[in-house]
Amino acid sequence: MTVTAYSFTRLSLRIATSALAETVTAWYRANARDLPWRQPGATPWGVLVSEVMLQQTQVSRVEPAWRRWMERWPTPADLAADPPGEAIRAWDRLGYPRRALRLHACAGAIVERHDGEVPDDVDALLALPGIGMYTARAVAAFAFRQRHPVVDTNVRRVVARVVEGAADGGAATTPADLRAVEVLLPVDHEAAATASVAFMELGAVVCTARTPRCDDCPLTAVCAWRLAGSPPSAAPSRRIQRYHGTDRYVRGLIMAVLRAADDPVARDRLDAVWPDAEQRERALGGLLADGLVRERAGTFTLPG
DNA sequence: AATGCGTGGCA
DNA sequence: TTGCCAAGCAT
Repeated sequence: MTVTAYSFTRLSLRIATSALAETVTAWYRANARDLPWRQPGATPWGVLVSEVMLQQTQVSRVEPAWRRWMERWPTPADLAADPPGEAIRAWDRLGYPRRALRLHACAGAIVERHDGEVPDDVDALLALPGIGMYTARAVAAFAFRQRHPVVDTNVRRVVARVVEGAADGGAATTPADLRAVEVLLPVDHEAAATASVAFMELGAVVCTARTPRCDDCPLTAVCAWRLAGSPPSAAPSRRIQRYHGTDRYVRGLIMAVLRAADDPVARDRLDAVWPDAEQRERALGGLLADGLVRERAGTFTLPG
């Protein structure tokens, strides 16, 4: 291939991919859900809190919890000033309560390292408790309007279908995923940030995992998966872990008791949640090791 | 890199 | 009803 032809191909690619982002952004402007952390007045802290709550938890369940949380702890310093157990209690039934513990630790780290202000660069965000590759980039893009590939399960699925013609994306984000998304982003930072949330929104409400609404999709005419006849997933479905009766389930039972309690809880009240003593001990031991539960004189509480 | 980690909604 | 899946992270 000559240099000229190569350059031409690259240019065409750039034009095609840029049109993709523009199309999805236009769709987003007309169809975006009105979520409180997307409001102009939302603070970087509010965006960070929303992203942590949204880790593996649906928007419909997060929204009321987020409103209550932000009213009670409008800044990182407010949260850091309260005991971690209060964060766990306020987390209520969002699931994965270690996220609440880490969010509390995150608030403390922001106060200590960053003078109470959410940092605006990806590396500083990545160094905070509970903030990983996805959340760091999401905060940098959505709160600070920077240009970063923001790749979650929705974006992996959209790119897999539209660009690669596959039924679904990989289980976890790889460096290759970041590069694949980076080339789709507009050069302008503000436009890139909006395109990022637009790709996510498309995956969340149209290009869904089980029953995609292709008739409502702005990319249906150019979607490689659609054009290939929407072939089924090639990969074996990942093993789904059952829930009822697992250690995780028993941990949930114990945490529900402790969240509801105003005073230290005696062991026999925890023993009542589940008949299998061995499994109970394993679950309680895990919670103690995780710092989600404290023991004092044979009684149990959330961490003070 | 595979695994453990809550809870609920929906088809 | 039951199984899948949901804006992941840490180890």
